[in-house]
Amino acid sequence: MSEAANTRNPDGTETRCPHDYQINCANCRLNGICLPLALDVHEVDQLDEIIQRSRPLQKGEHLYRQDQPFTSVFAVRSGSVKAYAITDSGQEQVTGFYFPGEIVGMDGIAKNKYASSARAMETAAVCEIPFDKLGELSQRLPSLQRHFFQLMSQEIAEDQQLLTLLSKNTADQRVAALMLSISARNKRRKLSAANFRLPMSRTDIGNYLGLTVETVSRVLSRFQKLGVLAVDNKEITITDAEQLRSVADGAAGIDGG
Amino acid sequence: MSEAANTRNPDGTETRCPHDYQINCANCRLNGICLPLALDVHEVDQLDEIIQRSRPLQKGEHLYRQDQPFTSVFAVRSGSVKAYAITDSGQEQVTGFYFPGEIVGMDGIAKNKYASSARAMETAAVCEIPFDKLGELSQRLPSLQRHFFQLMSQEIAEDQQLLTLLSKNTADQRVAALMLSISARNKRRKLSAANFRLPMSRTDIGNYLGLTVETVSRVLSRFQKLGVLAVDNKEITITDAEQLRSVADGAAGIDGG
DNA sequence: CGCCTGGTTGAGAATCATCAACATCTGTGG
DNA sequence: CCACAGATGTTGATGATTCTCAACCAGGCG
Repeated sequence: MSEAANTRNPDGTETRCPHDYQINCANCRLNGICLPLALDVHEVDQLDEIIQRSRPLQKGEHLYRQDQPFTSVFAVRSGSVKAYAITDSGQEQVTGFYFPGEIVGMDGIAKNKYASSARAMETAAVCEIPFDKLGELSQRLPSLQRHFFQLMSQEIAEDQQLLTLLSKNTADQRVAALMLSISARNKRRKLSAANFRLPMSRTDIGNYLGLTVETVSRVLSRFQKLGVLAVDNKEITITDAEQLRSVADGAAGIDGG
Repeated sequence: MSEAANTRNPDGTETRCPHDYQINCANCRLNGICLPLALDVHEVDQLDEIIQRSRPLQKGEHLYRQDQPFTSVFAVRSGSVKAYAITDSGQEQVTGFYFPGEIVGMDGIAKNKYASSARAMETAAVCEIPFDKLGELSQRLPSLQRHFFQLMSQEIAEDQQLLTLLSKNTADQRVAALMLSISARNKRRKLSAANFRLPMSRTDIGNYLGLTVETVSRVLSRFQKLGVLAVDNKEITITDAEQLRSVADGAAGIDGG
């Protein structure tokens, strides 16, 4: 099972190499996700000019750290990123997982310093977008301004969905919802919705979902036993998407008893 | 205890009557919260012109409803507002409480329809800010654009703090944190940080914090027994702010021996 | 006055966390 | 290629926190 590496590219979703420094917004395969195509060619070029593409980040490297001065937001180009905050009482809280085409760092705008840290969960390439320049450009490109308002609003709406998940749902529902979320985001990038590799550890999943590692592990085992998922380490195959959805929606009939 | 209505104005924070239609941003006592004073007089006037001030809303009236076309964000001028979403499975999730000076409705921008509903928890006055006009104005006023980016970022950061609360904290910590949050927001409006009236029901508190009504009630009773709070119905007095903070931060020593 | 909504309190049950042991994977160095 | 160590993941037994169900109390309104 663990050799099914052929159906997707573990490093990203690009036809061109995602580590190519010369890639630009116009030819980036992710631009339908990252910028929902409201810009014309000339405008995209202007955006392109302010974006900085650095060398790929190694697993564990930081994009930015909590409390550092806010300068940029980042678009994930390949690989994956986790955002996490250390609370006053010193505990870590994973606040999000970010995949290619998604934007991370928007929580830093308010206070002009990052409210969380972001680090690569695997080798990753990112586009750094200096926010002051983005602001200036948005002054001239109404659709870009609108787009960024939308991106931020989307993050708000998603966080509020997550709130509901944590506030109302059982461990089974939370894990099911995360699997479906990752599946949907994979699909959006034209990858398999049924089969993917989790870039994060069980610990991170538990932290994100407000569960312990043990509970995450148990839930995944149970899902496997019930034929909803096939779990091989970090390799996940959704074997019964409909039932997975019904679990996530709270159809209680998955007590295995 | 319940007659201590003299120290604050239950309807809002205005020196002028908050229901006055003629109030404007320049003379609004909340403008330090709502717009962190980055605009000059002339610019405030321009903002003022696009803002619609309607009659006050009665308790229970809606500002907007989930799935309606998105048109405006709303600044609370007096009273208080709750935002809530109905999930696919039909359950209600309270996503936020909004007090004078705060902005609600920003979750609607992404999909061009409101992701939640908002209703007045008591008689309330709001400023309706049509978003298309706000966008246009932001094109011309860089500091306004920046301000709105900041407001949205703040909402993201706050939601993520709430995520941590729901994901990691006990019932005691959650309730303590909410009391402290309301206290701080009261203080920001130059009202008592120690004494306030909760505009929302226990049910709403529980819903928001991911707890049952019974648990909220028990926690408040326990806090009262421990001398941290005085609870008289919806009237709350913080009698030991320091201990309340230490509970919220997870100092476990509040087991009542 | 009685009904209805909202709030409090109690007893038992369920979910998930904790603690502990063990298994597996990864990478390193021989 | 194998052996080993540390990190990561799984499984089991037990217990605590919170939910559920139920009774009861208080206040507002017809």
